[in-house]
Amino acid sequence: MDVDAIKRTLEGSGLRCTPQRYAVMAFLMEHPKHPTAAEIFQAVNRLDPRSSRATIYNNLSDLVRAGLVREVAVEGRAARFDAKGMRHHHFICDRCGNVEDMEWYDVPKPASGSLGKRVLRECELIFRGLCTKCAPRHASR
Amino acid sequence: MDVDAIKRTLEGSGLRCTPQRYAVMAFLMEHPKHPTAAEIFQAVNRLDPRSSRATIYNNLSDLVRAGLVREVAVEGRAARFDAKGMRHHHFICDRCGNVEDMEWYDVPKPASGSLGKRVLRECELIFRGLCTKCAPRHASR
DNA sequence: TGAACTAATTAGATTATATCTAATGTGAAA
DNA sequence: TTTCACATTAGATATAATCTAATTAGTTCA
Repeated sequence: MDVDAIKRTLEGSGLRCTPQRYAVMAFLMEHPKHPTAAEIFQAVNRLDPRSSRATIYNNLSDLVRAGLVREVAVEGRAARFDAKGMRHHHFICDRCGNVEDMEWYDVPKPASGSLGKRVLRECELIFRGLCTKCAPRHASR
Repeated sequence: MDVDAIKRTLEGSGLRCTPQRYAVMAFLMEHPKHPTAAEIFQAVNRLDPRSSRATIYNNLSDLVRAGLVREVAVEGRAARFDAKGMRHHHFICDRCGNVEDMEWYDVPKPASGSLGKRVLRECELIFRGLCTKCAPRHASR
């Protein structure tokens, strides 16, 4: 993924391509491992320019609002972030909280009767269990 | 739901029926509105006996561990709790964060090939959008 | 160009949420 | 009873995220 492509992606969503915002977006695209805000903060600050914590959070929320990034809430843990590429679902590990991508399935839509006056934006499928690292240790919990 | 039924439910899961634990479980069963820990804390303390914050969290995590209660993480907000009754999915409001129940649909299971060594425990479907209260105000955001 | 405006960034304070600690209380079983 | 594991407590602490007020950078357009 080259610099201009990221720049165009940001600007296509009405976001200025600042060095800090670029760094956040590029990191998310290059590391599809669903990092936390703290991990992104550390990672982008290993390079220049330095970003403050507030900037990381500001930019993440701009990117989420623009629909370029997804925020994944995990019970009892910091939120994870995920550049939206191909459609996919998530697997969340009960033990370590890590989030992994799962292939996409079409999801059953609720009957419009059961939606009432609600406005549906999206459906998301979450698989839960033990990830590859944690499964072998299952017994030792 | 009478006292003995809750008592039996707790003890059937290996949990002592203490007044505080009973109060948390009874509140969740009587108020299927997915309250936060803070809301549960306030509500059960309107009655006797008083519970400390730590007790609320301890009991919630005992109940979750026992499989009697579900914790629902919501991005940017406090977790919600939900006594597991009939199987159902959730609708989470983008605007106010409230969680509502949706009817149950069978969910597509991943092919075992795509699971690898992961151990699947459950699949959960989350619908997102605007709830009945927030939908009319959509434009005014 | 450069004045004026708007968006973005910053360090650090603050808030919100949840967990931990160490002391105390409680109930069941021997 | 005595004992022991479980449960509860107040308050301290930890963690995650947001806010504040000042500053900097980028854009617009006269």
